[in-house]
Amino acid sequence: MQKLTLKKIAHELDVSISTVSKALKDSSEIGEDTKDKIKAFAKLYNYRPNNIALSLKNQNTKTLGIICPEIVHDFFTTVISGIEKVANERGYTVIIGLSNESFEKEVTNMDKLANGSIDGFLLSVSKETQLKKDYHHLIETIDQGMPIVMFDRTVDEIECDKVVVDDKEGAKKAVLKLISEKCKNIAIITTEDHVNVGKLRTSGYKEALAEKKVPLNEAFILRLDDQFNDDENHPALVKHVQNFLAENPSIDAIFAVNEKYALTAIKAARALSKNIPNDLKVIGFSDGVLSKYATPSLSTVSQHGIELGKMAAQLLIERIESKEMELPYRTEVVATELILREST
Amino acid sequence: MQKLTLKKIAHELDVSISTVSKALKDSSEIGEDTKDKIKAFAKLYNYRPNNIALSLKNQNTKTLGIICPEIVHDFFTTVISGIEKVANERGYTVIIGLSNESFEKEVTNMDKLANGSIDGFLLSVSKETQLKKDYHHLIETIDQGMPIVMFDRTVDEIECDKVVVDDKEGAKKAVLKLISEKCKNIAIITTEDHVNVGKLRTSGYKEALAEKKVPLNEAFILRLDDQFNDDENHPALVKHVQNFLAENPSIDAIFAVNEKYALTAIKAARALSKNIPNDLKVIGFSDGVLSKYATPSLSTVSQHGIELGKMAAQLLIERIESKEMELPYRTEVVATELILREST
DNA sequence: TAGAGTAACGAAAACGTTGTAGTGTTAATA
DNA sequence: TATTAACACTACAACGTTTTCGTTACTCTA
Repeated sequence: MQKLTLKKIAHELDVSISTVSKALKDSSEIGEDTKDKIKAFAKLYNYRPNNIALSLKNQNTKTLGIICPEIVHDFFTTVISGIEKVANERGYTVIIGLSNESFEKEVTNMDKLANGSIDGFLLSVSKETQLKKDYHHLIETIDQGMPIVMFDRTVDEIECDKVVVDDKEGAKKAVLKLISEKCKNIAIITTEDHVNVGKLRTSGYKEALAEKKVPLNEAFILRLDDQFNDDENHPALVKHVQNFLAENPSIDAIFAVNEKYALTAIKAARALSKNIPNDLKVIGFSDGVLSKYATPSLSTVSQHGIELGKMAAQLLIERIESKEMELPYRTEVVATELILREST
Repeated sequence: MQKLTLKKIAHELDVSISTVSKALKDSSEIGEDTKDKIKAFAKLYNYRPNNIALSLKNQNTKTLGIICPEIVHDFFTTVISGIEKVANERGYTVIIGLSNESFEKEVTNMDKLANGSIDGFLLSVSKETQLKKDYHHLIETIDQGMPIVMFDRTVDEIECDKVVVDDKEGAKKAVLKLISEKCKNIAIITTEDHVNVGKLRTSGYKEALAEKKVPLNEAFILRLDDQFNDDENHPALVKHVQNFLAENPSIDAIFAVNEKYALTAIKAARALSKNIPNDLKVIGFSDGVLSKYATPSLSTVSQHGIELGKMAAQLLIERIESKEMELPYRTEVVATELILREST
């Protein structure tokens, strides 16, 4: 049995399409008997209005498009969960496009979705986009009247709603905590500077040191190349960090800008027979499964991905549904929280 | 500037809508001059055909719907990545609906997508659905001519394409390996039996023991309640496993049916000052980030989620695009692989 | 110069909805 | 008896495409 349409019901029951439509909407224009008959028929054969037709007619899709760099990564999945939650509550569906950190895939994905499939974008830009600084696709999308809410990896040059984590503050809090624990030589494991969040967290690290008048030692800053992000390269990464720790034996604490780096540090420290947290304290960033299930469990800066996702979806839906075109752009900051576990 | 349509171009250039449509498709019916003019205009103002209108006309959406129980879980995200990869290659977009292991959300999500939004489903059923054994929504969907491909958590009672992991074989391989390593008392940490994959993996465990004539000790089977799956309950879970190990000090190896249980076992063993792998060898199931980044890194049975996702998407797209209605249903089995790391 | 042929374009239907604007029919009112 | 009101229903346009089937206005041929 193929999908039932108004037309088929109308034909079957010998009434007009309009009558069927109105009957199903319980319009007072239609007689009770006819309404009952039509409703009964529709229920029996499980009629559901065609979404596509509705979208075309109403000029909206009740669908949100998420463009994010990857999905096999705890942070983004929690954000997506948050988005999905409020989207569903408000009657929206969610489409996901993965950019795999590629500029081109980001563009083609957005291009495909922007043509009627969705009412607005939730976007976290790819690393390549951050590097190239080519934002024409974003500008075009916004120009066409399609709203964008950026989350986490935002771009300053584009005006739109944004939801960010207070990376700098979070990092600062973590490092201040390490300082208060009497750590004298605090290292940081971070990304290269073109990754915005890495940069922000690094500056939080520096700020904390400055605030407490701890001298900044450039040798204690380990910037990891993107190539190490591939899980397959993990052993190489461990070696690399191990060398770093061996060359700087005075390090008594590490702040890592993500979970993986933190766990790598722990593994490297273990290989050097250092005890955690006695010889070396470690704090990571992102409160994902890795932190929770690690042994020792990892102290970490939680980004509250769920909250971030919820907030982003809320901003987007509000903008979509607001009649007044001149809603000012907002930037929401989701507070981080320091979660202390066994590694400190 | 609002979205450009054929109608607007036609109006602007004083030609008919048909002419614009044909010109953009480079039809020979239209004169070269006119074509050039129209193409130039379209390019200048970045015209893109409206997907929704195309869907309505063509009666297909080039969109696949994924319904899965959760997303904050490495296995499903790798599967989704795999799906997304082949979907994109073949010109499809992907919509995700999360059931959060709830029967009701599974039903409403499918209901919403089944009405024209997608061309077919990729589905992994929720635990609640497995428990209730209520499959009317699946039957109805299939009856309406909407294809379903089930992956991982399939249901035997429904006839459709399926892609599964050879859970039993994978578990068996792992346990055989432990036996060959001279482990005498191999325990299993598993779920309750209503979770299909848990059941299968448990039976693989038993089969391996039987094959090697190792007596089965029921005390070595630890069945964990669903409530422990909440990450917040992790400390309670650790205690629970710790007691289990303390009560059965002879256990020298553990096969856990997922990563989290395996890491929990490691943590519990540590608390009892057992050395891994010397005193206790551990093998988990699912090769996710947890296994790779754990210390010691975890030996595990890889499910090749990416492959599974790719295969599932392939089956679905083939069915959608096959003209002949009578393509027989297929069940593909994705082989597991035993990955040995530091925990054995 | 009538007929055919062709190049270049337009009209209209269809996909499934919804809402506005009719169209009959019957009953109540002046 | 003529006008109006209420009722119960239908026609139609519109959303943006594509495609089939016209319809012009030429040009060529005999």
